[in-house]
Amino acid sequence: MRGRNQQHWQGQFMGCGYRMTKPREEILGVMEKTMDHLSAEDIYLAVHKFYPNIGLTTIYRNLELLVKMELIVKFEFGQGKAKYELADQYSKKEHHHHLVCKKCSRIFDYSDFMEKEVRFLKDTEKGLSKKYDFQITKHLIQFYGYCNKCQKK
Amino acid sequence: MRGRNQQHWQGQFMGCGYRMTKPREEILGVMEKTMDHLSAEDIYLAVHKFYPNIGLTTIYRNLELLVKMELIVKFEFGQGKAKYELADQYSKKEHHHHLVCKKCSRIFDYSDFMEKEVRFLKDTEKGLSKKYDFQITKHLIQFYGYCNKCQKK
DNA sequence: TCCCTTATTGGTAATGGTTTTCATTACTAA
DNA sequence: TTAGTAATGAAAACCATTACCAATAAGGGA
Ligand SMILES: [Mn+2]
Ligand SMILES: [Mn+2]
Ligand SMILES: [Zn+2]
Ligand SMILES: [Zn+2]
Repeated sequence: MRGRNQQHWQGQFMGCGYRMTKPREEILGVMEKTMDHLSAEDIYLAVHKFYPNIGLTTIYRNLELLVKMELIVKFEFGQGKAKYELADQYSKKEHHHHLVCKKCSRIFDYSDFMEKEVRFLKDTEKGLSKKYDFQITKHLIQFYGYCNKCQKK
Repeated sequence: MRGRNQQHWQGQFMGCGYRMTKPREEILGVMEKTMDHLSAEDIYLAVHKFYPNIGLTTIYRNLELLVKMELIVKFEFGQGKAKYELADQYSKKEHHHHLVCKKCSRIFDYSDFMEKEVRFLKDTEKGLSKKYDFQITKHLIQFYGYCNKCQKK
């Protein structure tokens, strides 16, 4: 998958009646190159460097579209602005959850314990959707606290 | 605990060098009487009914304080506005997690599977804090999807 | 290749939840 | 009382996100 994404994106867009545009290409380019969790503004600034005409509105609009197409994922970490990263299947990272530092606001990915977490989540989701007749589409697990650098030891 | 909270709140405030004021009393009063997850504005409107001079600013300021004092808990459900509920130990509800309907935005509490979840969380937290040297203070588990009324069957 | 249709863009203004500012009021301890 | 400080409320500021709208450009057909 890696490296052949350009054509893949193209196909995804066309297949849904959308067009492959420069802004979209650049946004996905930025997201492919980073390991970080980027805000709309982060992405705007990064794209702006080699495509100075980009508008912030366009960033927001396309992030929304990309989320809908499930090419990227949106996260709210309670920091006032949303952050985005490439969906698991297009990312260098594996499926993971997050640690959030309440002091420096950094986000840490972890993939450990995933087998266990996934099993646990499956079970819980099954139990819940049955008992509450609730059709679950997504789960959210985050741990908040203080990172290595920010804790008073 | 139930019913004797008024004095308890008083004690909490005094003990921290704060004062027990009418707005604080009313805010806690509203939160004690509901089973819902209230936004700042919800609380403002409720308090406003029998204390019309209350200012929205005062609501926000006190919610922040109450969160710091751990009398209430703040949640972000990705709905643009924060919601609050009484902390477990002061609430009629037991420790619980949330189901969030993406259509009607309602929040559902569930306490089932808690023993299992709590055990799972303890384990995970222990593993994570060791491996990442991350001091965990709080976890967040939410399931998103469509409630009974909102799913297309 | 050139057109035509319409998806897409970018600038600007608006929105809406939350925070700041500041002058006024209410407690509390001496 | 009085001084010192906590707390309040109104209004303005903040700031991420959205709505609006005229201008542009992608891509299918001729
Ligand atoms: Mn991540
Ligand atoms: Mn709840
Ligand atoms: Zn940190
Ligand atoms: Zn619903």
